[in-house]
Amino acid sequence: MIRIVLADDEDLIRGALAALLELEDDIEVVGQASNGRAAVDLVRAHRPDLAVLDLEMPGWDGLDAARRLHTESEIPVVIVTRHARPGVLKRALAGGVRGFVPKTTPASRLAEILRDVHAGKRYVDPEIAASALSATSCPLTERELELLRYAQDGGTVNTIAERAHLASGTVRNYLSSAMTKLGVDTRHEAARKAWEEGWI
Amino acid sequence: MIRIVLADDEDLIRGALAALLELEDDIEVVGQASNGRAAVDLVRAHRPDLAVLDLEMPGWDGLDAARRLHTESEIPVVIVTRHARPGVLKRALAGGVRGFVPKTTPASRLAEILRDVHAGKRYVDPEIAASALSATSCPLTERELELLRYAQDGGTVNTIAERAHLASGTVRNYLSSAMTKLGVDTRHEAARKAWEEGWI
DNA sequence: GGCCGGTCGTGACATCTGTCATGGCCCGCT
DNA sequence: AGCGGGCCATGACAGATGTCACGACCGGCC
Repeated sequence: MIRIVLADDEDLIRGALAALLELEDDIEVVGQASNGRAAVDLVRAHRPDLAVLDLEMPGWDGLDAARRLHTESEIPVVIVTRHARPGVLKRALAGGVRGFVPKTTPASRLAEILRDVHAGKRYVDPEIAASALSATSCPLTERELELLRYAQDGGTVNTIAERAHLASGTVRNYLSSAMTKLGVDTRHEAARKAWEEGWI
Repeated sequence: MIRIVLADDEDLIRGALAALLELEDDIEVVGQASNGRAAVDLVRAHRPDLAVLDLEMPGWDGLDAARRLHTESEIPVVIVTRHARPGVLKRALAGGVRGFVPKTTPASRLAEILRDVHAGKRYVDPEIAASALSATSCPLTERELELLRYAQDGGTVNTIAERAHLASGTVRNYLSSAMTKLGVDTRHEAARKAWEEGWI
């Protein structure tokens, strides 16, 4: 029997995934959480064989929780995600994640994947693996990434400068540098591109 | 027995929802689709009692399919969505949708809701209903909305003008008008705000 | 008919933005 | 010590952007 802790912030989806997994004779969902922190607590309490974590969650996301679990226990973690971005896959593997499955995976395959991971194997969606391998590694600097994060929600340079505690000229320089590296013409396109690659 | 056609573009989620619904003795999923058009075809073929459609799907989305189904048959439609935006709820109700449930709804409630809708009732998530009622109705003009849609992916004014077959000055005027109405300073903030309200 | 509102465009203006050159500071590497 | 690279800032410039005023056309409404 494979005992699982399941985390997803959307109750409906989490419940549905639990129902899907409970159909399997050898799988048991022993705990459900709606954020990464609660998931870590549940793992400590229940000592399951596997943790299945949604990537996008408020507060601690799936990756935060996975890293925490990797350092404090040997529980294998499978990340489930809607947006399969290459950079995120790399960070997940670096964080000790054992399985990476996008939500486009057929439902019938999930149980097999969990069994494989439980048996010590690793699973990475082949599509994302390919794009992660062919993807160029992030050419951006830490500050550039930070400012791109701020640039994501469409504010002005002054807004960004204020939030980052920097001079507006400095902000423009960093963003300009990022735009050049990414080959785009506006900071918004740069932010979008960096997000799609999974860098921010 | 309530016979259901289920549509969601994410295989894993669709399969999980099917598993959840199949747990109920009085519910049967007779067909699954990954886009709105396929869902309509399935409804024509199977004549189910209910259609459960995810809102966000490529090609025909859940709302497109719901409108189509409303005009050609009397099948009640329940929309499931991740982003519960007030404007979308209004459009959904106008399109004859009988149920509107966000993915934050507890999984245990879904079956009840479907039974209620099948019995002729309507269901709208109370949270979204409240924000839809308190929301100001869209003050934007058709062209303003169109240009905001183009503005969503961060291109320059010239890009937008080209796509809309308009002079760039005209584009700036419309977007300026929209920004004033929405009380923001950049077209990107305006596009974001309009999206959050469900207007685009 | 007059009036209003939406649509499309032009011109002008102030400001914002992206680019470039330049400099200083600190850290790590050779 | 010299060099490179990231970090922070300034100044200057061209072009993009947002605002405003204005005009034209069309359709609906009173």
